[in-house]
Amino acid sequence: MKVNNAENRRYRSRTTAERRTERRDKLIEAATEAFASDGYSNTSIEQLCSMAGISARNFYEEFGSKEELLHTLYDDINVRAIEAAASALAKADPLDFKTRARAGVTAYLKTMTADRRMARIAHIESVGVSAAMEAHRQAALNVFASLIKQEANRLAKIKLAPKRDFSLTAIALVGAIRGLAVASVTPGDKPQSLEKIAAEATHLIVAAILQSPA
Amino acid sequence: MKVNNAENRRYRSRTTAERRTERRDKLIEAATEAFASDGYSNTSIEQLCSMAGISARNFYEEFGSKEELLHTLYDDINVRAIEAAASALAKADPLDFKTRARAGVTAYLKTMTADRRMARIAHIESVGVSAAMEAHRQAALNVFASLIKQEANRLAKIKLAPKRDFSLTAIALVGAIRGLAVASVTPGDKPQSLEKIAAEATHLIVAAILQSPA
DNA sequence: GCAAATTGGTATGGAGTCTTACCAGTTTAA
DNA sequence: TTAAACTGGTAAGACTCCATACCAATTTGC
Repeated sequence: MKVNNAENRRYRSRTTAERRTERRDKLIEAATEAFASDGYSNTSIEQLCSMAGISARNFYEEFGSKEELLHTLYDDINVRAIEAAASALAKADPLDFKTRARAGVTAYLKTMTADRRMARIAHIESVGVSAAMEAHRQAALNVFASLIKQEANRLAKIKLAPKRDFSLTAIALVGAIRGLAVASVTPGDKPQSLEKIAAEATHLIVAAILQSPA
Repeated sequence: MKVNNAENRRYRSRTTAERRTERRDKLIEAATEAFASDGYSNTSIEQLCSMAGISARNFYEEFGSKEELLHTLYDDINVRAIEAAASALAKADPLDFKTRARAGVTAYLKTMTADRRMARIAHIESVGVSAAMEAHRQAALNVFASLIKQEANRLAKIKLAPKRDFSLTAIALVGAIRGLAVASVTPGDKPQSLEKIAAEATHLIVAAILQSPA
């Protein structure tokens, strides 16, 4: 007979919500490792379950599909990185362009490259997976570009930058920052310090926004 | 009985080599269309054969696998674009930095975005496909970065740019140029003129190389 | 203790794919 | 004309994988 508080029943000293969260976390950790090392397409749901130590049924209780799990992973790292950048920007001196640029890009890169598996998933494994994932990824890139564009417009308004359309500049800068992020987590390359990479990115951002293209 | 000149035997007025080339071309065109619209992973070999109007056996005579076909497509567009850039650079005035940058990047973008399907394949569909493809793609990106780095070093030698390590700058610029290329072939966005995009890229290249990061 | 809830593991059906092999028909060269 | 070469289509076997269903075993609350 079904009881009212079935939802709150404990199992192995954990509530339903706790058990689900734990399974979810285990799956996320397993997927982070598997997607980054074997690649998204080469990883099967069965393999993920085996690594996470849960059954296939539990998998489908948490995620509707492998792609949904990738989607979650992507947002995990990407949203965090962009929010870190936005938050750093918000805290920085509104009148010191260079310091702001450095703070924002450093926060982004620091968050994004803290776990190289995550960076790989966000910038490589998530690319070209499906039409839905691609739309989501493009939207996320647009958010990042908008953040840069918005800041550039703000600077233009207070005469710290020329007034112009920064759309293409923002797109280019997003590409540059992503390129640096990927390079900094690619094993083959010599590991560059975060400071050097952030300095390079800062330099590029300031140069791109301060001067008008001829 | 096998005759000696079987290789040169004609069929439908075509030599063996001609027939193979024609099939190859048909497969490449079919793959360009299918990979760009349906995505690489969603395209089956059977589908490619059907589109190209050839049999599965012929497919395997030309390409060992679907990935080998993608590999060919990738090189097709990417090598051409980088060579176009290098060639434009070689022809440009060795002392006029800005003109050189514009010539190089315009040649690259023009070649890369001439067929938006190709651009999509090179920058999206080829990403994260397999370890082998990924290594190949990274190597190609490094070639592009080296081209930029080499030019920057040349400029430094003749005192048109500061002398420093341009490795990270080159990586960032490759990312920026790729970002612009992808944006210019993404349907949703308003189609920007090649001139505007090239101008933005030129501006960024000049700014990044001329000034030293603080 | 016992019924209900929950678990991991296993099994299963179905779909999709790759790759090779075969076949009947067409075209060629002699 | 005729044998050999070549063709497109189809079939088949072997995989892999997804997604669901089932089951025996464990744990819980009462």
